[in-house]
Amino acid sequence: MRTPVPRAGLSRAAVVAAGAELADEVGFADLTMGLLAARVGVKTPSLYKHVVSLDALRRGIGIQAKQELGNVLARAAVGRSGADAVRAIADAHRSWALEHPGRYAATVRAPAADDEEDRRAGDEALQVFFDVLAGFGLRDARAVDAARTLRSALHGFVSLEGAGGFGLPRDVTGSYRFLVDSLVAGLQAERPAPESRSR
Amino acid sequence: MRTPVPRAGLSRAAVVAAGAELADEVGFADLTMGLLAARVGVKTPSLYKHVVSLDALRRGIGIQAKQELGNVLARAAVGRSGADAVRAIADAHRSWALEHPGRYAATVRAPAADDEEDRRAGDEALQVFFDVLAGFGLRDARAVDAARTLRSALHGFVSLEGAGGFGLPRDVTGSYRFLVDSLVAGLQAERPAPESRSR
DNA sequence: AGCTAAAAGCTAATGGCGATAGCTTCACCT
DNA sequence: AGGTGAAGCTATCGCCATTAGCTTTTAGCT
Repeated sequence: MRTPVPRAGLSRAAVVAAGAELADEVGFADLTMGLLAARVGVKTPSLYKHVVSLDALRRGIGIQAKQELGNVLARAAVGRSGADAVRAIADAHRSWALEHPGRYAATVRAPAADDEEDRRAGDEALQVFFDVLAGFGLRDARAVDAARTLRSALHGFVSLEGAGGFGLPRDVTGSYRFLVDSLVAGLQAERPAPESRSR
Repeated sequence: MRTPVPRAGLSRAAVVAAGAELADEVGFADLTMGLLAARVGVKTPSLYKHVVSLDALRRGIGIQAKQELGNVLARAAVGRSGADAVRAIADAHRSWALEHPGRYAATVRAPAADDEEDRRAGDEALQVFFDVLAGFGLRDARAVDAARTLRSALHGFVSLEGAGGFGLPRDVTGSYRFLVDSLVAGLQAERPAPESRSR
């Protein structure tokens, strides 16, 4: 078997990485093969030697972005627990999403039903939510509910903020703090058991 | 000044309404002038007699959808208050979003900076959130925070659910109930002064 | 009833984008 | 020195948004 690596410069990983950067600048939805080709110094059709389609490029960016976000969240939670950890990953989540709008949009892309690699990237990022919520004493179905709740709230906020969905007045960071505090208080509150079985 | 209304059938409103229906079927992002033209029984260029561009069509669908959603939420809250009202609009919000995915995506579109009509449609829908939260004794900036919090959480959940962002197991309706209950508990909880410091 | 202005529709055409086919060039290995 | 295969390029196709310019229809006036 040969190991031919003709020309220099490009590779699938390099194209995807450049695509992620470009998506942050022009928006994930407005990313085009032509724009990316110009960025990496090639003509449009040449990109197809590295990625099979625009959709495959988006998938690659999505997987990379899910991994990056997962790492960022994990780092933020190191050495913290309980409400403190929730606040830490909430802040990290919002900062990263605002700094990397294109990548963030890519993380929301749902994997195809049979796409193991993509699914795993998302699951690993999600695991951080579970780990952080472990300190709240939630089990089984409740833990799933809480992880979905936390993720939904954080995602909804930064998604609306990123889309310019909030009217001007009242500082947005203050509202975000309110959201996180409300959630923490809500998760800590006693509540009737809907349908758990353990205990 | 004459008032000529030649031909029959189409009008700006009819085109926008048909566009909203079609968006629910094919997705807001995948709505094309060609698809809509076929749906209303004309050739593509003829649509431009009624809407100035695809973007203008999207804007029109967005405004219509914001009004519809606002009405749906207001109806759901009639005769209810406090936690009961929050649960009612939360359920109505999710149901409507899942039944009308294209329209729902359109409601998230941020208005252009100088677009009064679009901004007003969004504000009127948002007003329902404020009204419902009035029962929680939140004032001024806190009321803004709470409205953003509630909207973010509801939007985040249905947005992720609609995108297929939740893994299969554990019933999604149960998780939604958990989210709403957590939020209600969090909003009712006592909490420290607004301007704390963290990060 | 007939005339007319303008809206509403159509065909043709342009430019951008994703994608494919097929040719050329270059790096590496023997 | 030559052969191989990846990487790049040009040419081309089809789809979509949009515009130009012609034709058809109809409201409203006389």
